[in-house]
Amino acid sequence: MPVTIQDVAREAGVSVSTVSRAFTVPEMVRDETRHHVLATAERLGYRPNRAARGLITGKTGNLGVIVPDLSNPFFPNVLKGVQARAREADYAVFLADCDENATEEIALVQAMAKQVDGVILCSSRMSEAQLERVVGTTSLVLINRQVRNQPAVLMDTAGGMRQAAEHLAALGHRRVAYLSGPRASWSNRERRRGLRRAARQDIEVVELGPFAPRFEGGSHAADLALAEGVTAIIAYNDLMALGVMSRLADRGVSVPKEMSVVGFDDIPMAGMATPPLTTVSMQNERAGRAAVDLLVSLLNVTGAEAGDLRRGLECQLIVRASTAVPRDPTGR
Amino acid sequence: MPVTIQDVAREAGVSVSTVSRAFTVPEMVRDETRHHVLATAERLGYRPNRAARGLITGKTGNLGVIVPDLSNPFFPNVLKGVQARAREADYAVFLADCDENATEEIALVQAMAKQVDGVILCSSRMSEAQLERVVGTTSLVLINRQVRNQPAVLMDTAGGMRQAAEHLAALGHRRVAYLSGPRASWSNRERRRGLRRAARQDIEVVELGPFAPRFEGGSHAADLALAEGVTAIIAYNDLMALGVMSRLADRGVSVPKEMSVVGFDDIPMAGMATPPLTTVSMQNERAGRAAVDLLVSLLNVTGAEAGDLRRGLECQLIVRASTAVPRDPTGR
DNA sequence: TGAAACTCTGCAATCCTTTGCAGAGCGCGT
DNA sequence: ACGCGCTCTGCAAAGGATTGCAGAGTTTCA
Repeated sequence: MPVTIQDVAREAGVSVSTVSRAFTVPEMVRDETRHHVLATAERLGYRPNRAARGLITGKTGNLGVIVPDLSNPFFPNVLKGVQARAREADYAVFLADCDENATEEIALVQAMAKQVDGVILCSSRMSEAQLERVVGTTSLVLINRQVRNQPAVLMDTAGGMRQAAEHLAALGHRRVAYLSGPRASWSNRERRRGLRRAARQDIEVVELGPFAPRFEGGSHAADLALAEGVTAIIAYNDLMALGVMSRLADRGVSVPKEMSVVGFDDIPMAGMATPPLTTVSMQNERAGRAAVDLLVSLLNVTGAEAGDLRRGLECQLIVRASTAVPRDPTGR
Repeated sequence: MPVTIQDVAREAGVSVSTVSRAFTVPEMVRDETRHHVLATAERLGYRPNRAARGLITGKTGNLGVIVPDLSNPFFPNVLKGVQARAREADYAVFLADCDENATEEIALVQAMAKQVDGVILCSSRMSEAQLERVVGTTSLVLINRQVRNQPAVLMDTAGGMRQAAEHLAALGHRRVAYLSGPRASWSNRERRRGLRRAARQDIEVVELGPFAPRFEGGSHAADLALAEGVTAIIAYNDLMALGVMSRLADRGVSVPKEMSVVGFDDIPMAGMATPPLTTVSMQNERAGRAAVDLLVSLLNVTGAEAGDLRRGLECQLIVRASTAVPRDPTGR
């Protein structure tokens, strides 16, 4: 029932080759004929079958994106960027959620491989070795993961942490707690690294955790941080920061008067919390777009000269109301 | 470079037909041969090319899902359900975000049509007429949208509203505000309907709005509700409810002592607010799974007898700490 | 022993496009 | 009038898989 190139050819009174060329190499067919063909196609509602085209060109016009967990508020926004940019570049996108599971992730890459021109891996859960192995299955672009000279878009989370540390230092904080996220996570390592480096000079960092990178993890961590006598807390992510604030409120500790709190991610909720949370914003949607750009340019390159394989994205501290000058800079 | 069915055939010393059958109609090839073929395929890392298969079978093994806005926390969860169930049924899923734009949505359906066996439309932004028109382009399943006898999975939001109303009535509230969402939205109409019906007996509902279905819309609405002298507020969704609570806190109105607040959606943030928000939970992930089930069964049906084209999903009131007995049941 | 009845495998057509190659038609110079 | 060079179009193969049909081989039974 769907209309094929043959239908158009017959209706327009030309051969299929001509119809095909009218679409793919317009300058090769006479203006008059081309207009006629295109008009007929339009009238019949013809749209080339991408699968059939892919069979012969070797390009599918699709790309895949794999995320660890859709219900993590971090990912939908990068997905949105991927989606938007892909559509602009006339690619369709396959989505898969690997449920935080590396094995599943590998399976998904392999399942997708034949149907896509390339895959974007968001915060891959694979080990270094596993990643090395799937490289070559298809073109790969990583987001927030660094391995060998794989193409990647990396958020400068270390820089974000530096901004957070400088902000607290400028306010007069001297002893702050870092609430660590999952040990194995690349993001967590980067954040710790950025913080430690920035802190060296004038801030003492006491590191706690790891905690679950969720609201409950934050509630849990809050008490520990309180016992450490710090004046400020930097959480691995906003969810934890929110948990911290909630627990502090329960214990009657006022934020930011008695304790400053900084999050990371700038999830939509951050600005709506009481008090609105100071946090580091990461341009997720931009990251998604950048990944697509990178992938597409990779696909259009002849092979040899690859150009720049890395894209960096700045993070930005958003100062809201959860941070302030400490009452007693040395802790209570 | 990718390994094709021919490679397997050559390597296994059989014809391509046999290899094909070993995969698609195993009982048709002798056990011994089949094992040999399958083993060879495994060894070579062969995976059938779905596009090529689709060309001849007419089935692609893909389905599409279109959402209005990925950054709306409602959708990622249904997406997660779609994704998970699709994978179980061995379908890959195309994702698209139409940016709240009906025209774009239509274009996306058409662009997908050739590449998928069916499309799931989440809370479609199309008008009735537009929807009628795209029906037939491909198999369609709607989520939270009702039109003619199109297959759909519908959340019983009206029922959820009833629960909320009963809850407030039981606490002793007699006059409550409903903060309306977008007028054109099917969900909003359903929620109003459910509330009005449930309220008839013992609650007076004053309807305000429409407001933007976001945090800011809630802040805006809070003052108006306060002026109406109600003892409880039901918001179109959680985002608004959170905005209401934030604004009430600013104005020194204590929740739930002086004002009860009920949300809708049960977004992750709801339970983390202060106080934790009483809200209606909608099984988004289940909805996603149900939509896939419906679509798949639709595809496997011969054509004539279609069976049950509707799936209903119950909503459930989650009572947390933002609702309580009113100080003065008649308002202040 | 021979024929019938199966079971299994291979041939070749088919799905929808793209594309190399060759041919048709035309204009132009000689 | 002829041939050359263009431009444009058509033929047919190719791409990876499925499937109807027919043939090869084996078993069963008379």
